[in-house]
Amino acid sequence: MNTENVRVRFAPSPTGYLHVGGARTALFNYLYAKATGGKFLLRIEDTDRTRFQEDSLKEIFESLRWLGLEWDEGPEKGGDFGPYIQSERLDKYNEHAQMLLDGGHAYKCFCTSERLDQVRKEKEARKEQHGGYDRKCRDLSPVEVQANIDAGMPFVVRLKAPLEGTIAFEDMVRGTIETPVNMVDDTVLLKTDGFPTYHLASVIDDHFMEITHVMRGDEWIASTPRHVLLYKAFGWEAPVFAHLPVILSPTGGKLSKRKGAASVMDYKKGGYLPEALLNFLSLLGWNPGDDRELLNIEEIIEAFTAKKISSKPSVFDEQKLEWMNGQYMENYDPAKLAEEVIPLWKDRGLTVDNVDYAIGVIKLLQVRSKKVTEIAETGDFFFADPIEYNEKQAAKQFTEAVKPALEKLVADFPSISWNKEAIEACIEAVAESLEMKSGKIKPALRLAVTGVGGGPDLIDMFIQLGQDCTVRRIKNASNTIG
RNA sequence: GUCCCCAUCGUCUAGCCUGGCCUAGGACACCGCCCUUUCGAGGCGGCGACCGGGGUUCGAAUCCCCGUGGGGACGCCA
Repeated sequence: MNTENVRVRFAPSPTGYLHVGGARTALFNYLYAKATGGKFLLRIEDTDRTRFQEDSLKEIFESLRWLGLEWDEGPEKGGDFGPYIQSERLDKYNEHAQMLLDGGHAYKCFCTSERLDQVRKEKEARKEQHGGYDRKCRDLSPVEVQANIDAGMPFVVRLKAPLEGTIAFEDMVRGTIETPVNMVDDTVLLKTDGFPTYHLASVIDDHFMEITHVMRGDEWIASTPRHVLLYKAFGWEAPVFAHLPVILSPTGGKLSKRKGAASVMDYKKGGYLPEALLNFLSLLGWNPGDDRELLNIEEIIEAFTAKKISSKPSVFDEQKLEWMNGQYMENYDPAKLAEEVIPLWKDRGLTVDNVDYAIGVIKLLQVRSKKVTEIAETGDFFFADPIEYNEKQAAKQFTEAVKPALEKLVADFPSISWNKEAIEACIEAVAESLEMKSGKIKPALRLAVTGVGGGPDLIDMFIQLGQDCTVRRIKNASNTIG
């Protein structure tokens, strides 16, 4: 697809969990890197000390790895372009802010946040065109600046944005985007605390980390002109931009915690498989160019091109995810499933001491379960005899007419060999001897063995439960009749 | 409010760039039938969309303009 050395990055800020929107952004970056033979980097944008959350990093790493999105360079991984954590790169930002100052592309601003709030409020009250800084300090004389500094006034460094003209950039998914420059205000680049803002830090890092393509959420479109200005001021070549459409909640608006489970780990807990979530996410705003929907990661990488990325936002359809998960469940490695399911069974108070037996159960249930949690919720009777029977079902199935059949099976089952053909034959023989249809007694057997209505194939369950257990349960059920 | 982005079934989308092959294709969900001892799966079928208005053209879902609707940005947050 691309012969140049593609380098892309996912750059979350450690302010909380990784939500599915972020995961989708990470995924597209990952896919682009893999499809072009490039590198996928992870960079932590922790320049806001007030929003920093200690556990966040761990959660982000865990989420990405669970999905299989391992980074080529980044924290815990290393690489030649580190450090990959912005709080460890402060010198670089300061140095470059100074360069901007020296070159006349930036200036020191001494306005307090109180004054800024005031200005904002006044503008709002006057319903002025748009917000933004009023540029009060833009033209302070060197003498005034020095005086303020000597007076110990804290300052920020602001971008000296041009006053007229337009700024245009090419977006890989949308084409040319042009903005009148009066919409770009004199953004803060360096905060009073000496930390850079996103705008400064990301531009510097993307340059020095030799990022070739910036794929990020489209909430950044409006800020991109600033970034273009910064690249120009530094005399650097800007990377190619690709702004990904947002993911919306089914109720409208941006997907968030308030509107259903939005974190990747919530989906794990909810019983979803990483492969399914990944597949589903890949189809939100992208398609392989044909009718395929079930694609594994290799197939997605193989088919991935930026050209097929859509520019319109999409709604996160949980029902479709569920269906897709069910598709993956069907053929999933039961041993892997067991690792997830056994703890869940234990949580329900079940005794699960035989892994092979548990795997046998999972094989029976996985084809009819949409989520991992569903296996856990519907398999109780494989580990404990039913204590009671579904009332409605019992009234219908446990009749005087079937009692003799159950008794006869209790008598005959112990002596047959325990395989599908023999069991089936035995049931048929009993039915015939009593001049009944086997279709009449099978539902009763199902109820006897499970205590509930649905479930896997009857005989498969018998074999899984074992001869003794099956006979015992039928006998117990038979005793409740009459 | 200003600027930017977006607009095909309820939802994800194909088609749009390079107008005619589109009486608009697929998938989820929903409904019906078949299969089945049950549930699920599966098979078959049904319902269901080009936001509106103008243009351009022999011809527009596809190109242009204007509306309308939705989203985003306007922070010493990212």
